[in-house]
This record gives sequence, structure tokens and C-alpha cells, in this order.
Amino acid sequence: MSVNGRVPRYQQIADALRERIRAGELAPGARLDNQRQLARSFGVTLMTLRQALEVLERERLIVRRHGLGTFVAGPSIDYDILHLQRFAGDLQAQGERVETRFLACRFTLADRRAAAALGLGPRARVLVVERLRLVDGLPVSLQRSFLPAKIGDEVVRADLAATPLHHVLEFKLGLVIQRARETVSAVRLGRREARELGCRQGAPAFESERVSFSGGGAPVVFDRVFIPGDRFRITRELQYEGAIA
Amino acid sequence: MSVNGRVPRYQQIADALRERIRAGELAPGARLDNQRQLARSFGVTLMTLRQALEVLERERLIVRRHGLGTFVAGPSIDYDILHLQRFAGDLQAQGERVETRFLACRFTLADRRAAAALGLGPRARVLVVERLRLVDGLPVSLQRSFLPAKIGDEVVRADLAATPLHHVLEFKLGLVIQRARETVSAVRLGRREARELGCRQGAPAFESERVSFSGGGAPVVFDRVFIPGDRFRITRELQYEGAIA
DNA sequence: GCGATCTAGAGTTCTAGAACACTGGAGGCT
DNA sequence: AGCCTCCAGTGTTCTAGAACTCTAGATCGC
Repeated sequence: MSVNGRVPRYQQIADALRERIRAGELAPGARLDNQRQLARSFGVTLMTLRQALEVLERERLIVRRHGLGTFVAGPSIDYDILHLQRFAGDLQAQGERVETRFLACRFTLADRRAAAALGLGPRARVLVVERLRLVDGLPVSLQRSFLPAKIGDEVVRADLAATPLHHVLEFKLGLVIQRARETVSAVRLGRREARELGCRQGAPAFESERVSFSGGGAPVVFDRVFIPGDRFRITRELQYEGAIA
Repeated sequence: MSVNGRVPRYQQIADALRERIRAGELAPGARLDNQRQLARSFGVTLMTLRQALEVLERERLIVRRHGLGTFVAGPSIDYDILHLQRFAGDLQAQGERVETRFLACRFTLADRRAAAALGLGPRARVLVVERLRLVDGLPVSLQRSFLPAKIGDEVVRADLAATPLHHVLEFKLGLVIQRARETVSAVRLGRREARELGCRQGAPAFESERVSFSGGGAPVVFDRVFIPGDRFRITRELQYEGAIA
């Protein structure tokens, strides 16, 4: 709101739509009226209406699909970064169901960051395993695991559609992950990631990059996980030995 | 890029400006030509130029100041969420200087989340201590600490401009923080937070809410920290006892 | 049954202004 | 020196279209 109290029309429209969503008039997944129609019903131009939608999109309340429509976004989830487990905030009461969908497994050349994280030379050959995690049928994260070719040659023999990767590493290869280093940053989804996650290209997402080490200290796997920004919040529990920063 | 290879003009313009920034032609803090002038030089309308700027703004490459101009954004920093310390990524090599600026200290009524975190009744009286953290003179985070009035009555006697809050808690009140729970989410900056941080209202930021407990298990302080989204990345090191998720 | 093509419906891009709002410095007044 | 007002410069909002692009389902041909 400006100093003199004037609220831009596009904010008023965003507020009105937000309230409809909040009140449940527009359920998650519901499609809004098309943009031209909404513009007419609010008495503004398409441009102004689209600015309102951009506000809601940035707040993760809606998603826009080119050629398809504008939809109310689904609920978000918490990611307990310390305990490495995911639990749903408002999904838990709904009794969510988590599943992992195996997407692909192929040898390729490592990109720069994957190669660096695994201590490999540039463009080293690696195995990429790609999985989608879904909660109640809704994709919440896309995970790509890069393994050095030496490990990959063994992993690829397993039935990755039926066996979790870390089980393969631990029980078939005797590689127990002892340590990991993870970095989470905010990114925009690329076309392929967006498609798998049911988002639009360029949608903001958290990108987690984690390199995991075995007991011997060698990097075993480099994971790159995309989690749409509207489905993720970081929570952690801490213990201290002394004073805090 | 669309299927038929056409890149929208606004993306081309964003690309051109991004390249100038990347190449160092536009240094951090530098002001771009005004929007109308940029529109003319790119041969587009103001609307199209503004769309290009929105792209760059979302990528944290520029910041727009109403009435002042458009500026190249400063560098970002990493926040080691596990070790509770901040270290600069590309700032460290530059020999950054970290300082804490005391802003305010006042009794007020707790908002709902602060009250809940501290185990207090709604609208309980609390002491709020407000500090700004700066790196090389650039504000990187705004921290508000909420303390129950009983603790606040003691804390307020200290010289908080000269003494870190946790020192006051530990050495004056004998309250050693043993445990904490922190949640980090993505928010839009309010007007006051934006002003203190040198950002524009509505700018995306990380909002960290941490409640800290003493040895006796009582909540001692609730911290709410705002860190502009362009100055923060989460990194963590992990140790495991067994297999990973 | 499958692949190719078409099309309606919907989102996206862009034009060409005009007017409103914010900011900070200059100048005047006390 | 401090305060207030004014204004140039700059960002922001909004109009009223027109045209482009994407998507998925329908239809047709093989």
C-alpha cells in the first residue's frame, strides 16, 4: 500500500482471489475462470488481471499453464533438513501417501557440478538414476542421483524400479553412507524438471545438491533434488553444547 | 524458448542485460539507465522492458527502487544452517567485515506465532530486540528477538547496543541455550523490514523463526530473522549412523 | 489401433501511450 | 542550522486492444 492509502487495482484483485482461495471457494487444483473472463468480471484489462495473477503465482497460491488455464495450487510440505525425513504439515492430517516413481536410469557425461562433487574429471561418465516422489499422487520432488561409472556399472544391474538406490548401494555393494554435504538454493525449474513435477517452466523451486560419502571417505553419490517452492519449508531441531551465535 | 525457437523480446533483453552484468560492465550497485531510456535503446515499449527487468529481479540480479532507479544487485552469502554461523561465499575472498547494528529495544504485545513459540498466552507482553547484520556495510539480515516479559525485564537493563543478546542471557541471567527449533520459509518482505534491509517492499526473502530453549526446557527467546532471498543459500554437513533415507 | 492434422480454448507477448506515486536534492524561510 | 515545499527524475499502474503460442481433444487417414 502506498503512503496515501491507494491500493493498486491489481493488488485488490489479487486480494479478492486470495480470499476466495483461503475461504475454500476455490479448492486446490480448481481452475480459475480464463484470464479474459476474469478481467471482464473485475472490470480491468488483461494486463492488469495478469499482474494480479503474477502476485498470486509468486505467493504459490496459483499456477498458470500456457494453453491450459490457471489453477489453484496444492498444499505445501515441510522438509526436515536435519532428520532427513519428510513429513507433511497440513497433509499429515489428511493421511498422505508417499510413493517413489522410478523414471529413468542411463549413463551420461557428468555436468560440471556433479563431476566436481564426485571428485571426477570434467565430463566423466556417470550413471544417472531419476526418481519422482509423490504425495497423494502429487509430485513433490524430482531426484537425480549421479554415481561414478565404476559404481554405476554395478548399480545398473539392479532392479531400480523395485529397489531403493541406497538399498542397492548398501546391500549389494557394501557402500554405507556415513557422511553427506548438502546445499539448498533457490532456482527456476527447467523445462524437463517442470514437466515431471507438474509445474511450469521457470517456476521457482528449491534445488538441493547433496554429495554422500562412504565410510572410506570416497564420494559415492551426488543427488540433485528439485522441490517446487510452493511445496517446501525447512524445519530443524537443534542441540547445543554452548552459547548460540 | 518456445518450440519454434522464438525467444520473447523481453527474454532477449533480459539476456542482454544479464550478460552485461555477468561481464562486469555493470558492477554491483551500479544504476542502469532509466526504464524509458532502456526501452528506447532496445526498441520496445516500457511494458516490454519492464517485463525484462522483472525477469532479472526474480533472478536477484537487479533491484528496483521506486523513484530512484534500477540497480545491479550485490553478491549473496551462504548461511550454514547447521553450525549456526555465517560465512561468505564469494565475499570471503574479499575480506568482508561483519557487524551487528542494534536498532531497537521495546516492550510490545507478542504476535500469534511469537506467543505460541514462547508458550505464552495470546498477546502476552514481550521484549523485542531488533538488530541488523551487515557485511561490508551491506545489510544481510534483520533479526528480531522476542523474550518473555519476565526475562525481558532483566535483559532491558543491559546495554544491548554493546553486548550481544546471548551474552546477556548467559552471563547476566544464567540462561544457557541448550536446544533450538528453527523453521525457514520463503516470504515477501514487509515495508519496514524491506527498508531496514535496503530492499523493496514485497521482495522475496527467507524468514527464519527459531525458538531457543534453556537447559530446563523452557523457551527463552524467539528469533525472527529476515534474510533477503538474494543473499542466502543453505549449506549443511551431515554425519550418519546408518543408511540414508 | 495408431499417427498425423486441425482447432477451440486458454495463456503469453507486445504495442503506444497516459497518468499516478516515490525519492531526494535544491531552494526558500525561520 | 533546521525545516518545509517544490520539482525533476524515475519507477509504477493502467488502458485497449491485436497477435502469437501452447495444449489437448477431436477427426481423419492408413
